Amino acid sequence: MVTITDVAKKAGVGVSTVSKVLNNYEHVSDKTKAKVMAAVEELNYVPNSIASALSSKQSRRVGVVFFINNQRQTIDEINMQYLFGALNTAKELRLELVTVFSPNLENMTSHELERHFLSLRLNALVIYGLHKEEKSFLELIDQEKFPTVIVDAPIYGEKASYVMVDHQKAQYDIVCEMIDQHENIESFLYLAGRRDGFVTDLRLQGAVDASVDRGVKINAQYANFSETEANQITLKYAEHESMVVAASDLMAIGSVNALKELDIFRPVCGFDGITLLGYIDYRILTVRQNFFDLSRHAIQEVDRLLSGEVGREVLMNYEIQTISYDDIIN
Amino acid sequence: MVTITDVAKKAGVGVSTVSKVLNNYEHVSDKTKAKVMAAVEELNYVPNSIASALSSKQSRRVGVVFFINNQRQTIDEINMQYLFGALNTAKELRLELVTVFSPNLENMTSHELERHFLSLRLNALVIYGLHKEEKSFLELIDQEKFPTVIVDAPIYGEKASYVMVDHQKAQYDIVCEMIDQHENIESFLYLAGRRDGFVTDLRLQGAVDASVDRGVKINAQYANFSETEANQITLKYAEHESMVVAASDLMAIGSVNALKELDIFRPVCGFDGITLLGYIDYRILTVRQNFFDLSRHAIQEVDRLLSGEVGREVLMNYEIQTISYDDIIN
DNA sequence: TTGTACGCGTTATCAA
DNA sequence: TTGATAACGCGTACAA
Repeated sequence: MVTITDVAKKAGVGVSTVSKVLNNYEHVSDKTKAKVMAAVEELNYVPNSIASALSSKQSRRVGVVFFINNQRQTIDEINMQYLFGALNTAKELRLELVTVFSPNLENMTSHELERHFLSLRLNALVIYGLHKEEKSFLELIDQEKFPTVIVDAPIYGEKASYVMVDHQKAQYDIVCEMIDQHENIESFLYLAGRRDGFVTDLRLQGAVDASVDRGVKINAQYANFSETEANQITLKYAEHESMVVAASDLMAIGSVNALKELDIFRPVCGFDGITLLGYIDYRILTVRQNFFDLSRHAIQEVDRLLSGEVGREVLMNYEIQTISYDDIIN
Repeated sequence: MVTITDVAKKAGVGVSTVSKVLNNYEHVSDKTKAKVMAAVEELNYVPNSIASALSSKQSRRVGVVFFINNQRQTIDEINMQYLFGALNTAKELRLELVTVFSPNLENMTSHELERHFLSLRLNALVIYGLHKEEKSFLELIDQEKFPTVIVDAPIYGEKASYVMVDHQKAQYDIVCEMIDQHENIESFLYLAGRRDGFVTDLRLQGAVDASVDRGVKINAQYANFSETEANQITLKYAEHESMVVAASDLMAIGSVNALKELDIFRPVCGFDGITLLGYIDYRILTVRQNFFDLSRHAIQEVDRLLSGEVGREVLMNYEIQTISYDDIIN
């Protein structure tokens, strides 16, 4: 293994000079800079980040935590876009990312979580898909042991930021658009997410706001982001409502299949804008989020926190649109 | 930050004794062991893996490299299962995983790749979705600078293993089953993957073998794993063939949609067993692979290589089955 | 502008 | 069975 000492010898300078050159310090003559770089090239020297981290007592390791269930799921698209956006930005910002999946962290207390992340030498966290039942995580965030960015949960503080679209406004907007697009909408069935989801409340509130503003009745039921439950609830209630609003695309699909079974027509809209929508032969309006970009901002935000700045709220854009098979198949 | 020295002081022993206790060395009395553990608990000491790695001159960092294109894709399911399986096993085997996505590595020479991975302090690699055009990677593997496990490409050597199902046999099996299940199959359209894919050749060979053995003509066309191309090729050729065999589920779906457009019936089969199949109202037989398990074996294999053992071939099981909406929606 | 020397937290060697 | 001490490779005061 070639070390900084080897480079220094080869270049005929001291080790600290080499270090200064490599870390772009000022007050180094161009001549010595050139000598050092030549030696680096010649020896194919690669700095030892381990030793560097130990010496400088700082590293830029960020844990990206994904809350997932351990079954196969069609909506992996979202997490994959999150992950891709994160890795992409991390490279630009010279952050080292450690990917963590929630099933490997089950049943840990906040103290155990802290120890675990410390042993991983993490300096900060980015959390995707957090929900209210994750008490240990909420505690950990509250204790502010690590700078943390939360995606899709309105939690922030001195060392914590969140990044998300304005779910309440988005849900409000799409409900209004659905009401305006179709005639004679007197009431609608609202398929909410899971009770312990942070965005569930926000979206539900948006739907209620729209219901009030437009003078259209709302029948809200929790379908737990589940296709099956959305299906069953639709079977039960849809006949007496003139429209179905789902808080996720997957639930919208479940609802559409139920409507087919009932052999009645009701306009249906979803939320998220996943590719799967293109495979359904039914036009579903949805709130399209740019997950890649959302995640990019989350990483930029964690970089901000790491440089000592204070936590804040970051709101992202969304678009209301349909997704068809032709959009997907390009 | 609490260090090993603090623990040593607290326990009234030397630092090396603490180190021995923590690393389960022999020749330590139960009494001192207890003293040390008590101090560890009390101080909430977490070992510094950075310092440990520097001192012991060894770490167990493995890069998991995913070849993906940077567009949204429905088949993220596969990579997600790979990643999940990998992280899961890595934890058990105490390996540290570094997730790498191919778009962040574009246009690098094998030498640049080597430097990049060295700077990441990787000791080994696991590669998913490699194809023949990735010359730099193939070179790097060939140079044996890093122990490497390749998923789904039949490459192995002193320091390289591969893990995959027997694609040739699987393709052979499913073609035979399709021929036996349906009557009067005289010829079939075979939708192959991309020319530069490693598994493409294997699967194609399996299809040809079946064609010969069963005395059924084969019309093989490259559809590049693309739904669109599969669609177009089906439109062009399917009328004169009595069956369609696709080398991926996505291509099978494209083909099914084309057959609908042509308004003719032909049995169609796919390959992989992705969840998306359940959303198509058409019964498609497929080769179901367990991607999670495949990835688990890949990580176990890299652990083997890391402990100095020699590269080998690892073949996994598969099942021939259909996937329906009911299977998915549980 | 350059180089010397110490410290980062741990492991490993070897003497006690 | 224990403990002092020299590495490990790099960053950085501080001296030159």
